[in-house]
Amino acid sequence: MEKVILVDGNNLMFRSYYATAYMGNVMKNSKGFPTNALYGFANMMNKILNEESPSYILVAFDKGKTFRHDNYHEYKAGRIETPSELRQQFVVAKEMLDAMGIKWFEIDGYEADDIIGTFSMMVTNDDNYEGLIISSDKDLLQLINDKVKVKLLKSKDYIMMDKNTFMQEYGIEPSKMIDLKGLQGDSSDNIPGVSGIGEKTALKLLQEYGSVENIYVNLDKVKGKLFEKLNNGKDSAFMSKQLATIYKEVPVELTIEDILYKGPSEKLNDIYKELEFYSFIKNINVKDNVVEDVVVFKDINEINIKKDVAIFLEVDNINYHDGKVIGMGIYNDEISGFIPSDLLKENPTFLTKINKYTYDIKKTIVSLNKIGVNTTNYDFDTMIIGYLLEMNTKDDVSYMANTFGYNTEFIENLYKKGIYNIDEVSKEAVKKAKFIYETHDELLNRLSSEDITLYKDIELPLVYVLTDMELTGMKVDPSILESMKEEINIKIELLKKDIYNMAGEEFNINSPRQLADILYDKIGVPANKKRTTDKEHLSKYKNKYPIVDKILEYKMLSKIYGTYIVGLEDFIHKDSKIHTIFNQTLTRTGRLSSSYPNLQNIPTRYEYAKLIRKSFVPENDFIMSSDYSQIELRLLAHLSKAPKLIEAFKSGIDVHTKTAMEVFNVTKDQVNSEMRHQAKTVNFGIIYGMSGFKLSENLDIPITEAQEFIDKYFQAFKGVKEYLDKVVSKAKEDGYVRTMMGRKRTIDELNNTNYMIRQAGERIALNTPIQGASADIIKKAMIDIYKKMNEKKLKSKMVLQIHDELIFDVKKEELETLKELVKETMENAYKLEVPLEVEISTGSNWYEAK
DNA sequence: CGTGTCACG
DNA sequence: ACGTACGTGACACGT
Repeated sequence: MEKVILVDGNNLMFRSYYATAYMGNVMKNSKGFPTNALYGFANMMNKILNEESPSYILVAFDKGKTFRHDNYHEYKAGRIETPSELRQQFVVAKEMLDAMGIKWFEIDGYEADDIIGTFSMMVTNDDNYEGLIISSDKDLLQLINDKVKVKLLKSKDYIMMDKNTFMQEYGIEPSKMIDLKGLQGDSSDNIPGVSGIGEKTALKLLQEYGSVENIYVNLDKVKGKLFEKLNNGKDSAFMSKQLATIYKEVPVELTIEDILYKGPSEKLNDIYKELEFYSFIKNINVKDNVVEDVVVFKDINEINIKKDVAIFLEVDNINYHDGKVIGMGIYNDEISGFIPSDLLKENPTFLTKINKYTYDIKKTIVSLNKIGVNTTNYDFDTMIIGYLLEMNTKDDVSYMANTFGYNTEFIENLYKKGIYNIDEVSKEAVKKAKFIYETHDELLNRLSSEDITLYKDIELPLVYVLTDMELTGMKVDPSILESMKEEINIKIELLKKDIYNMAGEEFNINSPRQLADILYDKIGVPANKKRTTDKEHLSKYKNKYPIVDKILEYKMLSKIYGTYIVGLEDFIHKDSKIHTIFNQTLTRTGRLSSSYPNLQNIPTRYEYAKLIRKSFVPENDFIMSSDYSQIELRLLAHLSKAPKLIEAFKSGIDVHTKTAMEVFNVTKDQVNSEMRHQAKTVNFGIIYGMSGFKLSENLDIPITEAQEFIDKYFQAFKGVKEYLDKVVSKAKEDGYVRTMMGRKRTIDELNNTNYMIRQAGERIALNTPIQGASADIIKKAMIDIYKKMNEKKLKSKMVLQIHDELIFDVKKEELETLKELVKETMENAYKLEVPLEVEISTGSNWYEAK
């Protein structure tokens, strides 16, 4: 018998769409066309073809309102409209099926179910065929018989349902599924059934009486409540059964022979390419991304590179400060080779002489430096350009390479716990170099059509600044961490004992679940709606419940212990330094981020935790910290041109005090610390697009009062609201925002159907030009400072950037020079309508330098 | 591997 | 009725 596959196309597309449409964010190709449903759909179709090797296959779709709507207007009522992002994908799904050589069918007035029902009858009535239906919709189970099975899709796998398994599970014949639906109803299709009857009762009735009709013939045998329910729901039961019945005589004018599986045509490749489904292309044709004839160099004299070359350095760890260099893939139109690590150590000349393209210049220079190899002459960084073009540039090149059709292995698959296959690694390395080489022109073109100055003037020069900072690192005195560790250990043990005593039992304080149970159920501390156990909520019950005080202290200490003592110790290298990685291509605003470890969130707000900073000591003589004062508010003044705000910054008055004067209608002398604090919160809130609700929560005042503050702020600083509104409306028009220096951020959220997500999009739109401009400015300052320090041949080093702050490790005799140089350079990094001000402080360690 | 929490600007 | 301020990274828990 030949196998006939009947696929519920609507069902597959909806499943795929909703499975991946998190928070309304949908996977798209680079042209912005949504592809998430198609990806899942294509994946599933390929799987079916592989697993079932069908002779005949049909994909059925819904079309138009069905006869069921005519009979019952409420049919499928309450369903939300198909999102346009899904509707668009249906069109392509059908083109894809054509290219796959799979017949699809739809007919006005019928659902996919009815088409499947019709074909399953053809299968049933012809001894030459057996049928398999594919869907996650249980309705289709009614079509099961001796010759037709259903592959019922679950979230991850599936259940194969044939007549036997169905009867085992339900205890009735598959054809009685419609009677079950008649009684039980189906909320997803808005089929009412009999009110008050669920699956259990319905099955019991059907096992006894066989069908809806027969139940009502024997209704007098049913007693009590159940009788009443059935009696009241009689009409509904019959109608529901009818609605649930799949129609098996759709005028399809097709025969089984018309749905013969023909196999894919060339066009399928084009469709996959358009959708950027490169992993599927691999299944059809792997020719375009294999590398052949990789030369593995054995002798330094074999390496003879004469022109621009793409290189990719294989390091076995994302944290390259801690990784092992395996070797380097090189590629241009003359050479395709791999240089093992040992040969690199002999310093082949091209590393300093030939122009090189790579993905992540910083990683390459740092990693080679660690094995004693000096390398220069880079002018192209695929990672940085990808970032500026808003592509998927994570720390691993493979994310970006794969979107270009170069299917390279991800680092975690290539190196498993330090184990790797050198043949595989060398091939992958060359493939990555090939990707870098072959996309060079295209990426440069794309960047030029956008704006290349950000790349040339900021990001690329910054690479070398950050490289130097990472290599320099920050010196740490482990004995200071060690003594804190001992002290905290003792304190934590005592606190634990106290907490267990007060709770009357031992439990895991670090587990939010367990902590909530103890606090809210056992002790009786008032919980909030979500029963969170965070500091913010618990602080309200300080001094009221002694256990809360202890827990807050415990939380603080265990954070310091885990993240800032044990956590940092793991990253101290043999040179007694911590070398972080500055991620230059991660944030959506243009800021840097720091990892392994994160040195941008070392404690500073609370005195005890701040002591951690004492362990960061200079390699030279002093730690110097220089930070921009209120750079984001100054940028707001500059961008909005609000006269009062500009005036405030020009006059040099403290901006929070000025805000308090305006909002509270008082003179400078009347502003007290509480008023200043409230004004400060308002100031930051404005930059983030804060609502009256959140402000009221933050300041613990009524919403109306909070809203008044905001209104008064906008009245006082005329121009700010107008500016922010303009940014948002422009962003809605364009779909993106830009910073002063041209950095672009597309904001998909602005067009989301979900109100909350749209609102979030608006806040992103108004915040990004400010946060992003601030990031651009400090980057510019870093480049200028680095250049001047080199010109002056200073021995002091820039070691850290924390968004609006730079940290230096300073030689005593250079202190005054550097102070002046840094202040001057930062303040003049970019010309604004208001002055930029920088504050500098120094000390014998990081703690003292503040 | 996602969630809660907390550290920073 | 809902949820509510932008941008990050690390650790611990629990499924």
